[in-house]
Amino acid sequence: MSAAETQWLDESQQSDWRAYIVGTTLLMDTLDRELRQEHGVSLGEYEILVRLSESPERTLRMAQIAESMQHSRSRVTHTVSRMEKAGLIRRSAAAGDKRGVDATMTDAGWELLQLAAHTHVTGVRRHFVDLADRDDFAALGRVMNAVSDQLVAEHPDFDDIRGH
Amino acid sequence: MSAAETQWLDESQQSDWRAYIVGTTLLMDTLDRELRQEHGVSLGEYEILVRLSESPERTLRMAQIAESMQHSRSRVTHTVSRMEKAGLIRRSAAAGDKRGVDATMTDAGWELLQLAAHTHVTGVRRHFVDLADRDDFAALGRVMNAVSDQLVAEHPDFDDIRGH
DNA sequence: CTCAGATAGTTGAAGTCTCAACTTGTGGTT
DNA sequence: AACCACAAGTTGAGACTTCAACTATCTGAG
Repeated sequence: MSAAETQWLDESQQSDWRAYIVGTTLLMDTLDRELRQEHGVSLGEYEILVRLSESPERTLRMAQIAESMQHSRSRVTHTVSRMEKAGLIRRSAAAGDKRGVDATMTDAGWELLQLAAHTHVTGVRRHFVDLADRDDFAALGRVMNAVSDQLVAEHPDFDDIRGH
Repeated sequence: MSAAETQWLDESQQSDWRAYIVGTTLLMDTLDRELRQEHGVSLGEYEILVRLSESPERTLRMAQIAESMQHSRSRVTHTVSRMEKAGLIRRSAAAGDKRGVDATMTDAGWELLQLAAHTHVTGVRRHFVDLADRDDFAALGRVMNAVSDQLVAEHPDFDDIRGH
């Protein structure tokens, strides 16, 4: 395969791909910046809070956080340490498995999430969802689901991130 | 605005948004990993090489690189320094403006780009372009162009990244 | 039961990005 | 000519991520 001639993209493919890259870059930077400016959390930290808030006892094992966000365990350790220092998360020994660590959202984390969620969802609407019609979004959803399916099929380790 | 009730996303919007986030995360990680493993460059470094290769004399001012990639000048300084150390880029004083610095792709950079471009385009096809039909991609392109347009209109500093 | 191998999580060093301060050079004003 | 606001780049410190090594615990084959 790698010896074969490269199959370049045609003009419209190239243009759609470029629109995707540029739009995604701008969008993610913007959503991250809005959360940082208004609430002092990054998009990644916000997403950890969301996952905790959706879990029983507002608690998740470190490994579950890592898997659901497709982050390394090490990265989660560092990030959660910072969030713990900031009072958003509390760590405790996991019941049943002495190796395990439970991360639990504190009340302060919950309070912050309420405010940040408003900012985030408003941003997602303003910069993304409200900008095109439903059919186009449905098409985008189909494409991106196909992308995930292909990558998961090829690399089963990715299975965790898909949730539900 | 920030006092108003949050307008949450409905089910299908949430599902399309989630598909977009998950698919994008997996896709970018994969494209980056493929380039690193096969050629030892990150996706960001690769994109700098692409921009240089498309420029007259294979040369660009530092600021132009920064603008076209929506990176800070500082970041470009650091990245180009690394790439210079790796022999992919050469720096020289810009003609006409003594403050300026020209970054020029070396022959080694060009050679690397030839190989890396094959890997990259093949990956983009395999993991993205070849996975859905043209109409869905066109819709995705429309949506992402609308996203860029909205963000640029709101924050004109972003104008640079859009190119063409 | 026991031990090898896997799993959970942490640690610290090295790499990368951000942010603010700084240097140098430019261009317009007076 | 002297000044001053601004632009181009760099620098170094601090923040965040990656990577490999490490500790502790669990599990299952024998």
